[in-house]
Parts: sequence; C-alpha cells; structure tokens
Amino acid sequence: MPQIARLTRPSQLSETVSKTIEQWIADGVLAPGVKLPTEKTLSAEFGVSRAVVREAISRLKAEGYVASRQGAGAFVEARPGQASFRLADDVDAADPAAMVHVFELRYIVETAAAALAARRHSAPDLARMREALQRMDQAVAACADGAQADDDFHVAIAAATGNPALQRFIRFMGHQFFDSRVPTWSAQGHAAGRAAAAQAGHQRMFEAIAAGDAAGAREAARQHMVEAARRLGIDTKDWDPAPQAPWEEEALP
Amino acid sequence: MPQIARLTRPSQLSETVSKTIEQWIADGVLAPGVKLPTEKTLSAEFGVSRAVVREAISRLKAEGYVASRQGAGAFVEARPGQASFRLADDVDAADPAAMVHVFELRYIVETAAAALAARRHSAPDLARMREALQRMDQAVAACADGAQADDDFHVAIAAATGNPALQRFIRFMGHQFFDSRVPTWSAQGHAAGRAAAAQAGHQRMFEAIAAGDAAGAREAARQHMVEAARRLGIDTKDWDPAPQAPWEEEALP
DNA sequence: TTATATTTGTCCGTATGTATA
DNA sequence: CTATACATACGGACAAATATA
Repeated sequence: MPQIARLTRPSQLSETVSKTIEQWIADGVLAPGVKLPTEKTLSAEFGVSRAVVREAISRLKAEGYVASRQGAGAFVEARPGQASFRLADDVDAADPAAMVHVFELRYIVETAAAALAARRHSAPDLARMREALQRMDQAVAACADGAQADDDFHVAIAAATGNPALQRFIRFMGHQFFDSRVPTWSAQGHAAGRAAAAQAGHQRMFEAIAAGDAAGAREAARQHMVEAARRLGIDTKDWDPAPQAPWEEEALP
Repeated sequence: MPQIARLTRPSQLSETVSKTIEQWIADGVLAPGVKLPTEKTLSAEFGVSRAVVREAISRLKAEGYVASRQGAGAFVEARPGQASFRLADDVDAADPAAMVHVFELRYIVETAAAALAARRHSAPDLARMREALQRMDQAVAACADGAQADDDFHVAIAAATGNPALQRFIRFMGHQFFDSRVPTWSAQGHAAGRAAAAQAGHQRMFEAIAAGDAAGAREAARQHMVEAARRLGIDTKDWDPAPQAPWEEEALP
C-alpha cells in the first residue's frame, strides 16, 4: 500500500482563529500598527477559551503578523507577513507552472553561488564538495540513489560562499526540488545515462570552483542547471545570465 | 524626535522554548518523524507550565517544523522548516554582518531580474516602471521622500519577469531593506546628490529594459546595486556576476 | 508623581476526545 | 474491550508591565 500523505485537518480551534485574524490583516480590516482586540474580547467573540486565543496569537507572532507587548496589547506589524518567504507547499506536485518559476529562481541563485564559491572557498569547503562528489561517483558506479549526495554537493557550494543567508536559501530551494532528482538517480536514470551526465556537470563545477575560476564555475553551473531544467521539460531560452562575447554564442548549446 | 524602533525582547518563555526545540531539530537531535517529548515532560524539563509549552508548539506548527496528532503526540515534519524561508528578523538593525549577506542575496536576484525583464516585459510592465520613475523624478525635484516609488520601481521590474515566485521574493527582499533607503531619500541624501544619483541608475535600467537589452539591463542593475551597497558600507569586490569580455574590464568602476 | 484599572504573561486544576498497547 | 497515555480545551487565579486619570 502506497504511503498516503496525512491530511492536515483544519479542525484546530487555534488555527481557525489565527487564520481568521490573518485574513482580517490581509483584507486591511486590521491595518499595520492597529491594536488587536484584547484576548478577553477575542475569546468572548469566538466563543473559545483565552488559551486558544493565546495559541492563535503565538502563531501570528511566529509568522511575523503581530507583535504583543505585555500590559499594552497585540499590534499588527508594520509589514505583516513579510518576515518570511513562502513558496507553494507543493512545488513538485500538481502545478507545473509554479515549478517552472521556482526552478528559474533556483537557477539564478545557484549559478551566482558557484561564482562566489570559486572566489571565497576554503579548504574545508573543497573537502566537503569532494566528499559529496565521491559519494555520487559511488552511486553512479553502483546504480544507486545519489540524490542525497547531490543535494549535499549543492549545499556545500552554498556554504563555500560564506554567506549564510544564501546558504539557507539554496538549502530551502534544494529541498523543494528534492523529489525532482528522482528521474536522474532512478534505475531508468542510470540506464539512460542521466546520472553520469549530471555527475560530469558536478565535476566541471568542482574543478572550476577549486581553480578559483568564477566565470567558469558560473558557466558550468549554468549548463548543469539547464540540463536539469530540460529533464523537467522547462524552457530555458531566456537563461543566459552573462553578457556573452559574440564569438561564444555558437559554442553554447 | 526620530522614530525609535521598538526593541523586540526575547524574554518570552514560549519563544525561548520554541527556539530551543527548533535548534534541536536543526542540529539533528530531533530527526524528521521523531516524536517530541510530551507536553508534560517538556513543561517539567523547562520548568514552565504546559500553557507555555503549548504556545511554543503552536509556533513550531505555524512554521512547519512539527505536526501534532491528538492522542499520539507531536512529530517532527519530514522537511522541517523548509516550507518557508526566513531571514534574520532585524535586517536593518543591530546585525551588520547579516545585512551584508542579505544584501548580497538581493543583489543576485535583482540583477538577474533586470536581465529577464529586458527579455519578457510587456507594455503594461513598462508603463508601471515609467510611472514609478516619474514619481521618483518628482521626489528628486521636490527633495521629497521617494522610498515608496523606489520600492515600486523594483517590484515593477520583478513583475516584468513574468515569474511570480521571483516577484514575490524580490518584494520580500525589498521590504527587508525598506528602511535602508532612508539615507538616499532623506534631506541629507538629496543635498549630497544621492537621490539624483540613484534616480540616474534607475533611468539607465529602464532604458536598457525597454530596449530589450538584457546584458545592458543586468549591468545597469549591477551598478545601481553596487552604489547602494557602498552607501551601506558593504564590500562589493566579489560582485561581478558576468564573465566580462576583457576589453570591458577597464570601463567598469 | 501617585494611584488605579487594563492587558498580557504565567501557572494550576480539570474534563474530554483520541490513539495506542 | 479495557486501560493508559496524550493532545485538546476550558476556567480560574495571580504576577508583571502598561496605560490612564
């Protein structure tokens, strides 16, 4: 029997309350800076206990919608909801258009990260990349699953940029596409040579980064991402990140 | 009296508890699928009431770290925290290192967006940019605050990429730095010519985008972002996104 | 400045529905 | 089927911070 994703029941009082207030904020009923009704009032209006209201407000605080001050009240934040960036929960499902858009965003940051990694990498960074590369080599040789090592390799590059914000964003994006690596590392992927091709791209990226060649690393990453995008059926004609010198145009795929 | 940003105190028991558990998950102490200690146990261990623990878990649920089932317990999600991307809460305050990192991420996506906008823009997109430009022109002429129009201009470029994910991310990043535009559009900024200089950069970006010149738009955006970064005291020496043709090197600042 | 009322923060006890052994 | 464990929810209470008169 296949694994059934457990449905998230909305039948949680505190969640219902928090979503309702969130909607009030989104609709402008509660403008930034405005004071929320008191917990006592809210509990009376919703017909729930004060504990439920407090849990709902905890959610809103965690998501950056409100901030509360003891003795004063809870207030709508100046830029409600802008504290966190959320993608559609189901990138790899249902909505192919959304996947294209998210992948393009991933392409942008991954190519830039490769260039920065070429300039800023340390010895431990290279060792981490090399270790992930070796695990993928083994996976290619054994026709095994190298998806995790694949992910680790990209995260290692991100770490080599020395920019934790960039690193966390790439990790975030990578996890969104973790499932999409299956066609590469599946049995069919090995048979069709997709795993070996991907690994060759990784190798080119690593060599350019290790050599400190920022432009080469960016181009290797670009080719690698374009190939991955095409496996997902994504149009990549607008993806030339660099002002290419004219004579290079023909050399590109 | 200038507007003083109200400090966010971490002295909230439920926040301390949720951050601690979040760290456990990040460190792998609590792996995906693992059951959290019961509320009773947690309240005993932390020395707080169950209400505090419940509020902490509400936060974790809102952020996608855990899911709880009545009668069973709370469990770490399969990809904890990867449902949303969060930056340090105080980008424009306190932590200058974090600001540098976030600004670099912004630089990456803004330059790429300018290039994509040059290729994909529609007539309404151009009209929207032109409108924001005119508002900034008026602000420059009147020594008024053009921060909102500035933000709108960058969002209009993002919209012209036709990529809603990229658009939302740029909007998200822009809001993080909204306060940082003050030195440009303040009275001192006008007097020092910073507003006029920024506006000249906007104009160059617009012209390249309108002409469909992707490389030019990228370079104009790059210069604009580098200038903004330098106003914030950020080192930009690693920021040449493109494999430049050799003869172009000297022409760059 | 002082005093008082309001509001959030925290704690405790209890009851109920659900999951699991 | 029964018993236990657990999350969910309720109510009352006090402390601490804030706002107001």
